[in-house]
Amino acid sequence: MALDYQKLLNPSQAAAVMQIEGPCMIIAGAGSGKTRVLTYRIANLLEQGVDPFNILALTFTNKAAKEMRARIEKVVGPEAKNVWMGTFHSIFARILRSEADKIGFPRHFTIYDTQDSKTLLGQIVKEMDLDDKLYKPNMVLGRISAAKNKLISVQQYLQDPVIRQDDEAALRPKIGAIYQQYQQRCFKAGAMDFDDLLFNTNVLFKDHVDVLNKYQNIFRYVMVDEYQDTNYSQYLITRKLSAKERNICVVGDDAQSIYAFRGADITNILNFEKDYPELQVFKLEQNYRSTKNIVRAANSVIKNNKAQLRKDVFSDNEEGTLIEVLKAASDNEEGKLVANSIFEDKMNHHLSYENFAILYRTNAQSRAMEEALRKLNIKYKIIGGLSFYQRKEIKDLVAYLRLTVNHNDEQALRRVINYPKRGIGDTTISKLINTAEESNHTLWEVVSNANSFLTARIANPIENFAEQIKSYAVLAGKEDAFETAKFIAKNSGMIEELYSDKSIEGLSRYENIQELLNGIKAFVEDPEREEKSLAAFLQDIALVTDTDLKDAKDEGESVTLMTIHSAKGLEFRNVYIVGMEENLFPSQMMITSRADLEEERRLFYVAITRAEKKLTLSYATSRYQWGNLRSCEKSRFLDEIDPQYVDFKFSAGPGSGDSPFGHVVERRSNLLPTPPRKTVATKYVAPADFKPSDTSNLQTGQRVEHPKFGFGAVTKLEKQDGSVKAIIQFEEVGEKTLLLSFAKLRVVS
DNA sequence: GTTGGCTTCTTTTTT
DNA sequence: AGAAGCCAAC
Repeated sequence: MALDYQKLLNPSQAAAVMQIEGPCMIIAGAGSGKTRVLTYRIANLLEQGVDPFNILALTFTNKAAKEMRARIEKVVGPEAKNVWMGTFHSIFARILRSEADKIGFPRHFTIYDTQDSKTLLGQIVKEMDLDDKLYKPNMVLGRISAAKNKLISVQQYLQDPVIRQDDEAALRPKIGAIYQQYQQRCFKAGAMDFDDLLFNTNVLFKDHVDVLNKYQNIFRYVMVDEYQDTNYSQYLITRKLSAKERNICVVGDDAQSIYAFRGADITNILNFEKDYPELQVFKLEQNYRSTKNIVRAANSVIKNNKAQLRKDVFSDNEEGTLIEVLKAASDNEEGKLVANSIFEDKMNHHLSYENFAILYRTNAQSRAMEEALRKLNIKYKIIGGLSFYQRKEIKDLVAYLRLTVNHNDEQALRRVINYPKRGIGDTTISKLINTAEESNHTLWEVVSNANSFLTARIANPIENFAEQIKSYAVLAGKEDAFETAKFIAKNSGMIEELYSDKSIEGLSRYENIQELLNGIKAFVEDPEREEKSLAAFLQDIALVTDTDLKDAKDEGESVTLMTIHSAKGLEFRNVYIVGMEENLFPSQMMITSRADLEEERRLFYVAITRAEKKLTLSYATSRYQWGNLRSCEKSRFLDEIDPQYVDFKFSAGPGSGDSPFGHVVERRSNLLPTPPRKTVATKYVAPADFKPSDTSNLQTGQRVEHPKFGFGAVTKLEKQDGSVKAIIQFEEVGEKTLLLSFAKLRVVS
C-alpha cells in the first residue's frame, strides 16, 4: 500500500513528508495542515521500512498525542501503536522509571503535582521559620521551576553570584536554601515534580553515557511538535537524543508561542539552524482551516508584534462572514448572549453543538458561560479547569493509593494519616517530621517505628495506620488496581465517612469516588493494557490533566468550553472568544512588558485561528471579580483587528432573560450612540423606544417585532424542557427559531 | 485534639 | 465568591 503523497498533500507539505533523513524544520502557520504533515511523515517513515519502535514523536498535550496516534493508525494500521508517542513529560517519566535506580530513585517514584509542590514549599518555609508573606509558595515554585527549566541545579543556584544578587535585591535571599531543602525532601520522598521529570532526564543522559547511547539507538527518528514551546531542558533532551543520527524534525510556529511563562524559549526555534547547519526548512503558509476573513483578521492582529519570522499565511477558502463583536452589560449577560447566539446558529444552520467552542483567558470565566448554557438546556463539556483529579475526595483516595505504592511519599502520607480521623493531630505530625529530619530518616520510617520514641497512647494509632498501609501494599502485589483500590476505599473508612454525609456535596463526593473506581475498573479492563497494577494506574493518571474519564463516557454532542491555552491545536466551526477586556485579555499581569504583551497577542492569534467559519468575540462592561462588581473596558486587541473584517453588534442590555427586574430596567443599548455599522440598505433598525413585551402568552399567528430581525409572524410554538421555542417568519430575514425566554419580541397589536 | 467561626488571599495560562 | 488557614472554645 504505497501512499501517493503528491496527491494527498500540497507541494510544500509533500516535500516535508518526503524529507526523512537529516535535520528538518517545518514552519507551519495556523491551520496549514501541520498534524497532517506529521502524520504522513511518520507513515512515510514506516513505509520506508523504519521500525515503529525507532520513532519518537513528542507533543505538548496528551490530547495532541492521542489524536496523532489515532490518525496514524488510520493511515498505517495497528503498527502505529508501537511508535513512541506522547508528551515530553509522559515519555521521559516512562524512561526515568525504567532507569530510576541509576539516579537513586525508586522504580515507583511518585510524581508530585503542582499542589503537592506548593504544599511542600509552604511547609518548608514554615519549618525554616521564614516569612511566608515574602516566600509565597507560588512565587518560590516559579523561581525554582524557572531554574530547573534552565538546568540550574541546587549547587549552581547557590553558587551563582548573579542569582544571589537577584534574590537579595528582591529581598528573598533564602530561595536557594529553600530550593535545596525542597529537592532533598522530594528525593527522600521518592518524588519528582513536573520539572524534575525533564531535569532528571538530563541528569540521566549526562551522567550515564551508556544510557544515552541506548536511547540514541532506539530513537533514530525524533519529531517534536509545537517546538516553539520547548524550554531549554526540553531542547537539550531532544538535541542529545538526536546527536548521533541527526534525524530530528521539529514543527512549529513562532506566532503561536504561548508558553513563555513555563520557560518556553522562542530562541530554540529561531536558533535551530545554528545547531544544524545542514538543516532543511519547509514553510507551510496556506491555511486550509478558516475563511479568508478570519485568516486576514488574524494576520492583522499578529502584525502588531515586532519579534517574528516572516510568514505569509493565506487562505483559498470562501470569504466567509464578518467577525461579530458582542457587547454585554455584565459577565452574566455575556453568557446569555453567547448561549443565545449558539442556540440560534445551531438552529438556523442545522449544526451540531460539537461545532461550537467557547474560549476564554482564565478558567474562572467558565462559570457565567456554564450557567447560561444550562438555562438553555445546551449540553457542554469543560476541558481542563478544576480537573476531576483535583477534587478533594479524589485526591484523598489517590493519596492512599500513592502511599500504598510508595510508602515514602510524604505529601500523600500527610494527607491521609489523619483522614478519616484517627486521633493523630498536628502536634504529633510535627513531632514526627522533626524526628525524621533530625534522625535523617524518611517520614515513613519514623511513622512505622513510632513505638520507639512515643508513648504507646500516641504511637498505637500511628503504628496501626502503618500496618494498614503495609497490608494494602501486600494486596497491591497480588491483585489488580481495581480490586486493590476498592478494598482500600472501604477499609480506610473513606467510603463510610463520605456515605454518612447526606448533604448535596457529600453525595456528590461519594459519587465521585464511585466514578474514580469505575475509571480504575475501565483501566483494568482495557484489553490494550498490559500492566494492570496499581502502580501502572497511578503512573497513568499522574500526568493526565485532561478529563479523560469524561471523554470516555461522552454523552452525545455538546459545546466545548476551555481556555485558549488548551485550545491550541484544535479547530471548531464556530468559535466564541469571550471576555475581550483590558486586564483580562490581555491579562493584567502581562501588560507591563512588551514581551509579555506580545505573548498575549500571540494567544489572541491562536484563539482567532481556531475558527473555521464563524468567529464571535464578546466583552462585558462590568464583571464580578473577587465578589464585587467591577467595570471593565473593552480590550485593546479588539481595535487591533482591521475593522473591515469586523461587525460590531450591540447588546440588548439587561431586560432580557428571566431577571425579575428585567422589564423595569431601561435597555442600555438605546442610551448609547448608534454604533458605526455597515448597514445594508434594507436592513431593519429598531426604533429607539423599542420595548419587548411579555411573550408568555404568545400565540401562533401573532405579529411580532424583533430589534434585529424586524417584523414577522409566529408560525409555530414548541415547548421543550420547560422553555418555549418560537418559529417566526420574518419579512426581511426569513424564518428564524428563537427561544422566547431570550428573544426580545414586541407583540404588534 | 477537635470543632467552628473568623480572616485572608486568591487568579493567569499547563505538564 | 469560595477555599484555605488561623485562632479560640470545647
